[in-house]
Amino acid sequence: MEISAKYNPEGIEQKWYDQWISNKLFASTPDHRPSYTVVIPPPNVTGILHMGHMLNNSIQDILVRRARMLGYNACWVPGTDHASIATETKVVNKLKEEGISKDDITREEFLNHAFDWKDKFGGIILDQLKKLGCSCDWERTRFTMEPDLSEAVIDSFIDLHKRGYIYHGTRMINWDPVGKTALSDEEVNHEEQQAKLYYVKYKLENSDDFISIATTRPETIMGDTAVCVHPDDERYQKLIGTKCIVPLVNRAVPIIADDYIDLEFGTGALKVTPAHDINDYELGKRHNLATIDVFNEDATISEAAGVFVGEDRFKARKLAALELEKLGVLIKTEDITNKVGKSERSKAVIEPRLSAQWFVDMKKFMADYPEVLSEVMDDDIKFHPAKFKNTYNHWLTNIKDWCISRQLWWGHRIPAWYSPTGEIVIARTSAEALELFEDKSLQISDIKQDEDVLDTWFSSWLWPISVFNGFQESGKEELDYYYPTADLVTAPDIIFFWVARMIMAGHAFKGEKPFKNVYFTGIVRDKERRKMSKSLGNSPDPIKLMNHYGTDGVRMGLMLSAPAGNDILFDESLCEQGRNFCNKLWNSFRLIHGWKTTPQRNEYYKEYGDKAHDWMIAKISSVTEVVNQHFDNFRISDALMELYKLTRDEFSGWYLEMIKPTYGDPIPQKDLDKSIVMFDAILRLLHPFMPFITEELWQSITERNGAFINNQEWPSYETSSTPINDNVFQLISEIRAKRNENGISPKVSASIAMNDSNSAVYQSASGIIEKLANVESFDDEIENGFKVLVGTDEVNIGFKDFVQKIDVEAVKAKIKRLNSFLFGIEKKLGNEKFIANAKPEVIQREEQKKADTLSKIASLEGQLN
RNA sequence: GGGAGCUUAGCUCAGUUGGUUUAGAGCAUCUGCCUUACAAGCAGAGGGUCGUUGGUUCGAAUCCAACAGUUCCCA
Repeated sequence: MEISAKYNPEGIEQKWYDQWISNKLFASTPDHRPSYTVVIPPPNVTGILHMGHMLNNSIQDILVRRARMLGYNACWVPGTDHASIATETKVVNKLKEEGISKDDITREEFLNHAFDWKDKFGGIILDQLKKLGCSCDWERTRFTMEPDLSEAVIDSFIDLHKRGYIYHGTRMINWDPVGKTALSDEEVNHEEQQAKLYYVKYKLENSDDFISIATTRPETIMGDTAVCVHPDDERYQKLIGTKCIVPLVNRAVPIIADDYIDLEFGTGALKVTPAHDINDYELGKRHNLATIDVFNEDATISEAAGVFVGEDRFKARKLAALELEKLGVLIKTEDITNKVGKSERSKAVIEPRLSAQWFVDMKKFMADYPEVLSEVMDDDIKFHPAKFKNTYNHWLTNIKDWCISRQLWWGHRIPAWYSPTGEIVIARTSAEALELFEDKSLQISDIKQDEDVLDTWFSSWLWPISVFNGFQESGKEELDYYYPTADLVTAPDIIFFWVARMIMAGHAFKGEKPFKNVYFTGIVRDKERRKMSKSLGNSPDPIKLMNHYGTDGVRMGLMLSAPAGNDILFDESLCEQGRNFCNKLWNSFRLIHGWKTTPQRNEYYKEYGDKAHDWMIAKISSVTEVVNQHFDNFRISDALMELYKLTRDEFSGWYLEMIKPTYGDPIPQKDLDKSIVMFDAILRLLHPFMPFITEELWQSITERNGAFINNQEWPSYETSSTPINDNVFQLISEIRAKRNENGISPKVSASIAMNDSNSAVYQSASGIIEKLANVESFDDEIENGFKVLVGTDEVNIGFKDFVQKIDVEAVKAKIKRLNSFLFGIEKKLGNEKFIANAKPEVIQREEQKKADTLSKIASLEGQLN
């Protein structure tokens, strides 16, 4: 059958994926083999595939497929995350479009809508991962809100509470006034913005004098309960202990002193609003100040403020400034840049807010589980690249308590129950709760469950355990086999959200680390280093890319540009390079496949066939070794580049040319068989990177009877010397170069001559040189030939009717350069301290360099005479 | 404001303990080829005083210091 000259992935990808699945190639159950486990970073259940997922999951697939070939029982567990706040936001917006407000429906109604949404969009991303070729064990697909995993979340909450790590308390938290929920510190991003600094006069009590303060937030003036200065500030010494009048509300507040104050900023006097700033809150606690909350939960001005009630906070800021000006107490405004915290999800400006929430006591936790830090610092869990150890260390040593309650409905509802008197108990069910209350007269109808749900990450931190049902008795056996997992592949922006917390959960619930390696991928940007975003329109649609370039081409394009930890600058031309490479591979098969065979080996194959095969084996061997090392260091793009060069340059460029029969002639069966062995090894090495084309070609070589390439062995390597000297290839290149430089057609055959002393190396491969460089004879002497240096060997190349015109100036320039190089070596060798201090092999190397240089110079000088 | 990292060819990056590197790769560029597997290809070529300055050393892209530029994290 005729094979197309171009690789056409259409049809091929789906065909093999279906077969892999129907043959349960990716299914794993515990057995005698060592396990190799990867848990997928669960994408948002309603998310769709973007370039970050493409990168991340391609890497995981490469690792998993290779592990399978290395003989591990590879298990890649897929699944999705309910993504509490992200999904709830989407559902709220969708309902809004339908004219339904979340405030008007019940929790149950809302959850029905949310589950409808999840059923409609949930799992799209998993199908997209199949298109990418991901070799997940799909029968193990989990979802963080399914019953078993929910039970694990609730149990772990109860457990941690029992052990004193979870507490309920009123603290200053990050409040998202749009999502109307608390957020953890990690969900807040600080962004620089232009702002105004307002200088405002506060009248002193019983005096006509003023004290001036500077603030960026005049709308919170109504909540001021003090003015604070530095105790050493000479300007304000006399005022400490007196009172001043807060404008707009005319409240007398004390002037206090605290060395928290920055003498340089503004006027050196600070208005203190304990309800609306974390530092002011701390000041308030130290100085026993009142707390006046002037905001509602949507950050409109509250009744407590007394003025501007009901106005939005940003409008209130303008109104307050106007009013202050009208009162004549606004001295001036100044443009400054400051940083404001914004919600990662809703982008709303965060308000610090005093509120009752659930927290994990991280200080206590870290005191009890110091290995969470030390294990990473000691490389028990290895971070790739290692620079993230610093980030990790810094975060953990300054860790704050983790606010885990969210004022949302989509998520795991907190198992806390309240009695009418405010007693709180923690229990799975209302019935269990009832037994725990001290007041035994309470009825089920008297108690109420906490309305809030848990932070999404409070479920995903259990992922490496919970996907195996590790919290249930039924999962113990699997957990023992698959846990700890091998490698985690994830983006660096969730190092705190997820990576650190999985390590915590691993220790808290399993007493062991969750994984051995963490590979942090880069962030995918466009070629101008801009982040990919919807609004910029610079994010390609992965599905379209795969359709256009073939999945293997896209995977390869991504991997060629993805060194660990560096951002990857994605450019579609990389996919083109990937596609072209697929084509190269395709055509090398086409070549081999097209050969007719003969049982007889002619003179050429007798003499050179085995040399070529052994040379190729040695190349594959040494590249395999290097590739393995790259994998050990998670240098996946380097591994791919090695294989790219092996395939294109060594295999296609040199080896196939060496063993290719003359046009129309058959190839000896033995040599064809050998070439297929080589091709097979290359396909296996490439398979993790480009699963589809390698399967297609591997299956095309011969009938496989239901076997698949991913179940074949990863090539092993042995060090062997190559039977063909590198100088042979260099000589061939020199002959081609001379043709190129002088416009001599490849069809004009050449003859070569060289010194007897070095000719053996070339003589032993003379047939190969003749074949690849169109050389017709090895002569003793050639007149008017082109003299070239191969290493230090002088070779004379002759082409019929072509005479080398020696470029005297160029040769002289070369000699000059070599002489100055020689001068440097001689200087070094003449230096007594160098001879005394350098290692003998270093000195020997210099001696060798000197000898080589001298012989090169002699040869060039010979050309001038 | 605190911390970490980075700076090597036009671009993206390698360069492990200082000496086989008179600095490498891929892409891009240039030249010549539709040669019989592949023009989605082949054969060649050019291109960097390793951010700057100073120091340590027989020897520095590599170690140290300062400076400049840049990125990220935290507050």
